[in-house]
Amino acid sequence: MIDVAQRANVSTATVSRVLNNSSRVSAKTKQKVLQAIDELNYIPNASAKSLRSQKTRTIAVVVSDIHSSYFAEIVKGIENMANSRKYRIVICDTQNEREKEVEMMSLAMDRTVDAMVFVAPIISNDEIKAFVDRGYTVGIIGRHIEHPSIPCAYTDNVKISQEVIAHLLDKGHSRIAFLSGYADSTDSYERLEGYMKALTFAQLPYDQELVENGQFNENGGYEAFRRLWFKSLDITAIFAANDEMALGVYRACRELGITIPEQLTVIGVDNNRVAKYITPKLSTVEQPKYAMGALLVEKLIDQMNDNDFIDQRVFKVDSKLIIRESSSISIDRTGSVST
Amino acid sequence: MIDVAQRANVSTATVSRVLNNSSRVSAKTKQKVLQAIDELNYIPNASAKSLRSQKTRTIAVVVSDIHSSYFAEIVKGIENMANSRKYRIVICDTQNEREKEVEMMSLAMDRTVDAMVFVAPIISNDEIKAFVDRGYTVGIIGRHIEHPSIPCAYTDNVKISQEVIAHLLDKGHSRIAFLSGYADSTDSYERLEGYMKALTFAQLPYDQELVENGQFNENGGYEAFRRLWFKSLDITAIFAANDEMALGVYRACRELGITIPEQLTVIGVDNNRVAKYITPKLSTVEQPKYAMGALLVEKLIDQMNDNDFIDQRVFKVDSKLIIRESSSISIDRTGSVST
DNA sequence: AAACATATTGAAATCGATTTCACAAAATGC
DNA sequence: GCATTTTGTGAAATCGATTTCAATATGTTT
Repeated sequence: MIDVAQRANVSTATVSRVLNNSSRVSAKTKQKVLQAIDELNYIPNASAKSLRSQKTRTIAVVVSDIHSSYFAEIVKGIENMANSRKYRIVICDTQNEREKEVEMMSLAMDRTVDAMVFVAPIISNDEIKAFVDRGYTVGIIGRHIEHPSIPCAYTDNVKISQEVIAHLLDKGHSRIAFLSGYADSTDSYERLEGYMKALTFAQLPYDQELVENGQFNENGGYEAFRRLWFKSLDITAIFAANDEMALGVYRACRELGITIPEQLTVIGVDNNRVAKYITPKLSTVEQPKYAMGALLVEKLIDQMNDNDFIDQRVFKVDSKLIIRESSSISIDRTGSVST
Repeated sequence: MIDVAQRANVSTATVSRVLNNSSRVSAKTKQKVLQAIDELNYIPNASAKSLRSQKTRTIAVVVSDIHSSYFAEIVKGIENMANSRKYRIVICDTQNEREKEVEMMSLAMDRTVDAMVFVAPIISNDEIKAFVDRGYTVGIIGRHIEHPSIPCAYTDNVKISQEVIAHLLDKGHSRIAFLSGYADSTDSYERLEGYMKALTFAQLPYDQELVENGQFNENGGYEAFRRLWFKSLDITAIFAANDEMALGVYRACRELGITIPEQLTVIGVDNNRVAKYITPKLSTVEQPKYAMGALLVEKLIDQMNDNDFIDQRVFKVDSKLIIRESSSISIDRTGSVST
C-alpha cells in the first residue's frame, strides 16, 4: 500500500480512501491512485483490513454433512445471499461429531468470522444461547431457539408429521411406525409430537413400541428398521425422519424380501436426490431449503450491521408432501390391497 | 493480550512466548501467564496473528459442487489431514461456474488463505500455472499439471477407460458409445484416449459418431444420450464420464422404454451414493477419493513449510472397476442375450 | 571474587491496513 | 475583499499480535 501511495504521490490515507470510497477524494487524485493500484497489481491484505476494522465479512456455516442434499441446498441459499451482500462464507463440516461442532465456535471466538450459522446443530439450545450471550453472532437453521438475538429459520415439524400421518391414514394404514432420529434432538421431539397428535386426531392409540430411534443416516435407518421389524408388530407403513433413513429401510427390505409398497409403505423427509431415482420412488416431504438459507443469512447480516433492527427474527416456513410410488398403495381393514 | 500481560505482571512479549512456546520462559511466569489467560478467557485474535506472521494456516478447497459425493469424499480426506496438521480449510463451492473459480483466487491473493486446492477445476492448466508463477501456492486434484511446484493427485483416466471398455468388450459389446464431459477438459480428453486405445487393442474401428459431449451432470447425460440415441447407431453399451451422467441415461431410457441392462448396458465413473441404490444397480469405477485428498494436502503443507522439500510431487492413484447389474448381461454376435 | 556464559524478560518496532485530527486550499457569503 | 465554510489531503495513532534487541539476573569457571 505504501508503494501505491508513493507511486501516486499521495499518502496511504488517501489510498485507503480511494479503496473504500470513504470520504471525498478529488477526481484527479483518485485517478492517479487507481492507476498506481492497477500498475502495481495491488491487492489489500485481508488480515490487516480485518484487524483494523474488526470485521472479516465472513460467515461460518456449520453443517454436519455437506454430502447430504439437505445441507447442500441450504448452503447454496446462504452462499448466494451472502455473496450478494459482499460476505464470504466458509463451510464447516462436522462429520456428525458433536465435538467438532463445539470446536467450530473457535472461528467466531478468535474473530476469524463475524458470525456463525448452525444448520440442524447437535449441540443444545442452552449451549448456543450461552455462546450468544458471550457476545457472538449466531443464526440457526432447522430449529427454533427462543432468544431475542438469534434468528432462526425452520420448518414446522409438527405439521410435517401430521400431514404425513394423515396421508398414511388416508391410505388405510393404522399400524404406522415412526423411525426417529436422535431421541434428544428437537426435530425428533417435534415430529413425534406431530405423529401423536395425528393419531389422536384419528382416534387411534399411540403405541410406543412403534417408535424407534436411530442415527440420521442410511445405516441408522437400516438398523432401526430391523429392530422394529423383528418385533413383529404388523406394521404396514413407516414414517422415517429423513430420506437417508428411508433408504436404510429400503435396503433392509430388499434383504428381508419385503416389497415396497405392496407389503410396506415408506415415507421420508427431505426430498433428497436419491428419492426420485430409487425404485420405487420415495414419497417424502419437501422443505424450502434454499429459501431458509437465504432468508436466515440475510436476516443475520442485517442484524450485524444495524443493531436496532428488530424486525422479524423467526422464519417458520412451509413444507410440502410429495407423494410417489412408495406410498401409492391403499389397504383396507381386511388386509387386501388396491392401488 | 495487554490485559493478560498486566494481570500476570509481565510484558505482552512474554505472553506471546507462552502462547507459542517459542523461547524459554521460566516455569513460574509461564504458570502466572496461563492462569491469567484462563481467568480472562483470553483468545488470541486471528487477524492480528496472521497479519504479523503472514500465515493464516488456512487452505481453500475449491470444488464445483459440494453436493456430489466425488467432491465430498475428497474434501473429507483433505479436511482430516489438514486438521491433523493444525490447518483449517475453507470449502468454496463454485456451483460449476468458471467465473466463480477465478473469483476464488482472490482468497489467496488477499492472503485470506495460505494455499488453494482446486478439485477437478474448470480453468485451464495455463491459468493455474500463471497463478502459481505469481507466487501463490496451489495443489490440484483430479488432473495432472506439469509444473515443478504444483502437487497433483489424480487417477489414471486412460486406464479407467481401458478397463471399462475391456469389460464391455468381454461382455460381447462392439458398439460402445462414450458420453464425455466438456470436450476441452483433461478428464474427457484422457478418457477418450483410453477409449480409443482399448478399441484399437481389440482391433475395432473408432467411430466418432459414438462419442457425445455433455455437461458433467444428470441433465448433461440425459441430453447427450438422447442426441446419441436418435442417431440410431445400434448402440449396445454406454460408457458415461461419471455416474451423474449415467443417471441421466437411466432417466432417458425410462422415458424411451429402453431396458437396462437387457437392451442397453450402462457404466459410469465415481461410485457415487446413488449408484448402488438405483435399479438396476450401476456398474462404475471407484477412485480412492479420500486418499487423494489426504495425500495431496499433506504434500502441499509440507511444501509450504519447507521449500527444499522436493519429494514426490505427483500422485497417480489406482482406480477399481465395480461391476453391478447395469452391465451384468452378455451379448453375442447374433444379438441374442444371456445373463 | 572477577570474568564470562546463559537464561529470562521487557521496550519498542513491525505487519498493513483504517481513521482521527489538523491544516491548507478552494469555494462561498456578505 | 475579508470572514467563513467546505473540500481535499497527510501525519500519526491504532487494531493485536510477534520478534528483535538490549538489559538484567543467574549460574559457572577460574
